Amino acid sequence: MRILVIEDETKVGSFIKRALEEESYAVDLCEDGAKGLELAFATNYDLVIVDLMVPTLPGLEIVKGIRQAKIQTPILILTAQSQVDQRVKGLDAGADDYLTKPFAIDELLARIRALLRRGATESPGVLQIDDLLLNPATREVTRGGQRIDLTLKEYALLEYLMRHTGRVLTRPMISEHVWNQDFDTFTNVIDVYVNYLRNKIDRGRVKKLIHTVRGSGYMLKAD
Amino acid sequence: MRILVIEDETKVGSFIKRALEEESYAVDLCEDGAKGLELAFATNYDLVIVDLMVPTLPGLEIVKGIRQAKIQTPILILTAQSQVDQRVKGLDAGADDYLTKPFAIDELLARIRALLRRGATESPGVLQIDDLLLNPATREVTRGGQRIDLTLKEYALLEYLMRHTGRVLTRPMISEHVWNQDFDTFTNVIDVYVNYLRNKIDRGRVKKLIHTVRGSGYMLKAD
DNA sequence: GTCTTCAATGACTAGAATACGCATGGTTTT
DNA sequence: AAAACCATGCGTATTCTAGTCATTGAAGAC
Repeated sequence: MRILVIEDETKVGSFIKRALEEESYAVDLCEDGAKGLELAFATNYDLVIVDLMVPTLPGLEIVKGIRQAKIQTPILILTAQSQVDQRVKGLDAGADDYLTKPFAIDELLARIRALLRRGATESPGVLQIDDLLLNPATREVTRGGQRIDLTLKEYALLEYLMRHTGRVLTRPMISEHVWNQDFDTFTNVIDVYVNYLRNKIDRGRVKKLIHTVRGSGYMLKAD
Repeated sequence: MRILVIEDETKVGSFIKRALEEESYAVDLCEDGAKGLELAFATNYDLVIVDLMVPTLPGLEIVKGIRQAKIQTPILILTAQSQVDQRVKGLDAGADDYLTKPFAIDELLARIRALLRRGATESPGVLQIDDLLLNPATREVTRGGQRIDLTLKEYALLEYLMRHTGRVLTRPMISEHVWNQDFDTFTNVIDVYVNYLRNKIDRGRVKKLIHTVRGSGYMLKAD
């Protein structure tokens, strides 16, 4: 899950970034409104967080811009206390939720989960394929009841795969959602991590869940 | 499931009531603090929601009153944005969770579900993991029957951890709840205090309770 | 049609670079 | 003096790079 954060207060921004990364989201931080909008156009984010008071381009315009481009990514706006009326305009412009600064980081995380859940195939509290279970709330992964320890990146990759079970996921798609903007396209990190995951999830099992689709990418499915 | 809502803003109150009733909870709405406390004594609710700013009796006193009566009903407090420190006091007084106004109704519902779920299996009052006991009322901590002296910060940290056993707690979450500081702290105070706690709680024991989740944060659990 | 060859693609591994967390000791505050 | 906090250096888990090895499937030879 890759998230764009448009926030000019360096402290707040890097705090948010850190917090999100610890939740295994891939995060791009941008302190400039115009650049932020460009990024939103260029990358297929899963969520965009915008501070309404951001230099070079008002946050409201960013929201409008994104929606005019028919991009349906959930947008969460951050407003200062004084801008109560702004947030209504923000929602009108197409934002999905708002948060007033200062806010508790737990609350931000909860809203993000809610927004991401909504956008996806509705229900999931825990994701499941066959006997493989992943709980986004606790970041706990089990297969056949047995706990599986994953590193942050491994987890992020698996979550992305599980959220798109049965679909072929190309390498560019994977890198776009699991890694952030300083990802180097000309490496084989993805292959390496798929291999790591296989070792932890499929190795020694009869039913393999991770399949490679030659020439395209990878796919997670039970059959 | 019967829920008591103590909230004096009529609009907010009836909004909550409607929403909860649509979820098929039974709801009693009360706009007065003192009466609310009486109701809480008289009726065996499954959950109590208290706005901290409520007339005739401060919300904080309601929470304390309920807990002093040894009523273990989960309590969720509502605070205005400006009362950040209040919510900490609220949790100290025995509340189980908080929500900052204004909030999304979905979130309220989610928290309620979480609290009811938790309440089903656990019985607060004293917190316990394995042979580690913490009594919020007396601030007494023991492990294997042996008293453990903690400083204020150490205690606050441990209580936070114990109130969220089995969940990964990121540093931002911890710093927010235990240090009450928003958006700074690029130091390693948290690590240091976790280390202090480990020395007093896990050092020399076979069963470690404090676990670090590399890249994310810390977690308290028995297994 | 079958077999061989070969280039493209992916699997796997070892180890380098990096980031992370831990411990410790010093400094400031209470 | 005790508690709270800060800063450093060290060991190590994680991430990534770079290379070799295995597999696949298509083109050409027979």
